[in-house]
Amino acid sequence: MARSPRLEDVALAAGVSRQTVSNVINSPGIVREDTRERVSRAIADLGYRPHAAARSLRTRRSSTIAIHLDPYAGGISGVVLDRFVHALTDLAGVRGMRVLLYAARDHREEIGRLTELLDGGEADAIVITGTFHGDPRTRWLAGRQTPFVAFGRPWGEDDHHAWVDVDGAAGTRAATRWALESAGPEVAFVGWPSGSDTGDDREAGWRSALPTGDGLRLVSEESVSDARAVVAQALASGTAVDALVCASDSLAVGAHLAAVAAGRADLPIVGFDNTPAAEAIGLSSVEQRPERVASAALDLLLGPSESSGGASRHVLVEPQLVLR
Amino acid sequence: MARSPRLEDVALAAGVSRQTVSNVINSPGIVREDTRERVSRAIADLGYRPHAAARSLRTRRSSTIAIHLDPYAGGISGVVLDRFVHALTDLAGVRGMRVLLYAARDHREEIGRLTELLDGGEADAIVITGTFHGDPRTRWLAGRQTPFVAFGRPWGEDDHHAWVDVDGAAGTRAATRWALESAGPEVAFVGWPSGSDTGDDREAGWRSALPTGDGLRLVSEESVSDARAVVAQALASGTAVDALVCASDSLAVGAHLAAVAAGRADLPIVGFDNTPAAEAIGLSSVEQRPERVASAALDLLLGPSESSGGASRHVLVEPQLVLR
DNA sequence: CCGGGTGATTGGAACGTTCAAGGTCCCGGT
DNA sequence: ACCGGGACCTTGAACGTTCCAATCACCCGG
Repeated sequence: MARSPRLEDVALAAGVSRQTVSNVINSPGIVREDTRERVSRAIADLGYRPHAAARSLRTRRSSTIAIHLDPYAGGISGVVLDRFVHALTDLAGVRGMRVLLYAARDHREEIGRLTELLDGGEADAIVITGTFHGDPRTRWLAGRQTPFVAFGRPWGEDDHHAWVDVDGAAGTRAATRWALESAGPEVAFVGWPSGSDTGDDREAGWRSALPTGDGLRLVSEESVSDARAVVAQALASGTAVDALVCASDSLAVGAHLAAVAAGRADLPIVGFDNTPAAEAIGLSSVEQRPERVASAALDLLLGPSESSGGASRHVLVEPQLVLR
Repeated sequence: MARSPRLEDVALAAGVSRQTVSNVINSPGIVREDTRERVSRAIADLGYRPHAAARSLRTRRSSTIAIHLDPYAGGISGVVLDRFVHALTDLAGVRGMRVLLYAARDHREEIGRLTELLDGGEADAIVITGTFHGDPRTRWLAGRQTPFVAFGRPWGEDDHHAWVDVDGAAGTRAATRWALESAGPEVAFVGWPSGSDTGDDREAGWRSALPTGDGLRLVSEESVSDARAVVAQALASGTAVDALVCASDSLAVGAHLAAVAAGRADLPIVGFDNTPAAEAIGLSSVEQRPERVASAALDLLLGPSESSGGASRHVLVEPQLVLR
């Protein structure tokens, strides 16, 4: 098998110089029409493809976005990130960008990997996920002047960097309103212990939709069995509950099991994340729309599809209530 | 900020030549101890990192494995692939390899992407997933002499390429044996319509474990609601059923809902894939162990961690029954 | 017919690394 | 004293692309 053709080979075949071929590929506008066509034909005939490494060496750009793959949590979530990564790959491809994965167990190791990738010129933009209050990664990336975008808010930090997030409060608010309207006034919330940024945000949404500004709040760890126990106890206690809004689908599944056991199989329950588990059982849930998040993230990273630029440096995606 | 140091800078600092620094990095064995230490110190002092593109240009290797990200199916599955990709990234990192994603909607488009990646030198090995009978990708890759491994059997084709798969039949066999032992002789199977390679394999495992060599077989599309309807009907008909073995967790969830509705909440049900949904509801399931698959795939692709070589070109991973 | 401008094209150099082909030094044997 | 050989190191070239400065072709007005 012959070695794959180079720029030079195409140039020879088309009767022009290397640079002209390069121009046809990278800035077709400056090449005269007939020349361009001749070159294009030669490219097609020879089946020429630019060699990424050579280009990258010269331009000092890799056209690659790196994204961290979180360790598999084993929980019910993960699907959101999965869809996000998929959408990112898809959309990045359209813009001629690649998506490279890296794994790391903790933030220290993550910064090590990032150093390798960035110094080695393997990636020129980064997407980080799961940000939290005082995240060291954002500071580090900003200090390096590396283009990056976070999937997750800075949570109170100075938000000098680009980020995209899902408006969790808006999601639980919509869920709560729907429950108030279709079920009754006593809409309880099943959430995680206070202190988690995301959890507190989702709780705030629920609270803000309540006419009285407050209601029954149940606390559970992120596990089906714990949620089941907590909800079972609440239902047994005789407290009036017309519907449940939950901080996650795991909690919602637990709540559902408790409701069925208590003979209240028709108790309206809304989960969060719209995972396959919620879909399987037929629970309503708040859908995060990861594809929109991915699209927004890319816009922030690369500019809104070749236009604007001074746009806002952050985007809050409105989630969607999926009723079942 | 000064430009990042090159090999030359390190060489100068350590008082040796470029090539010696290169040797310290790539084949430390051939450099004298004291020289090696001096160079290593210089590397650390300057914070030198090799430039991936330059290396790749010269060696014509990219140290990158490309893997296709399936379009998000929306079903209950996907987690297996997710864990597989994660494990692959992790293990590849240990061997100094990167994992690059690409997206494609169909096999035609996939081959187009692969052409780009391979001709452009962006990837030098491929992992394909979800193989099926007469898959065009394997033939194409084999014809190009590209190193690749498939997650999935060739299903009857000549298996001249490397592949790893999970022994589905062994999984359902184990599940069926457990059900026979702990529940009773009437172990039914809930599977997909005949004709799917994977589905037929899982059914064969169930059948092979039955003492009579046959039993009640229910057919359902891959959906919770369909499975629920099918199982509900079977239970209502009065046929004796002591336990259910299912071809997927979706089917198992549907079966579970039907069982609960029929007042048989304690009917033993075993799913397949051990997804979070099964875990959430507390159903037993067959775990695919994607981490092992990833490890085996890498061994086939890169050689078993620097040893052997004439090893078998395919691996069948034994799944594990997870009881709940 | 020439000077000047404009737009298209060219050829050499450079990006940072590894390969291939040497070079230098030292030691032991003759 | 000389030579062969091994261990270690160095030097120039090459990988395929894009940048840069220079050149060429062409047209227009004077």
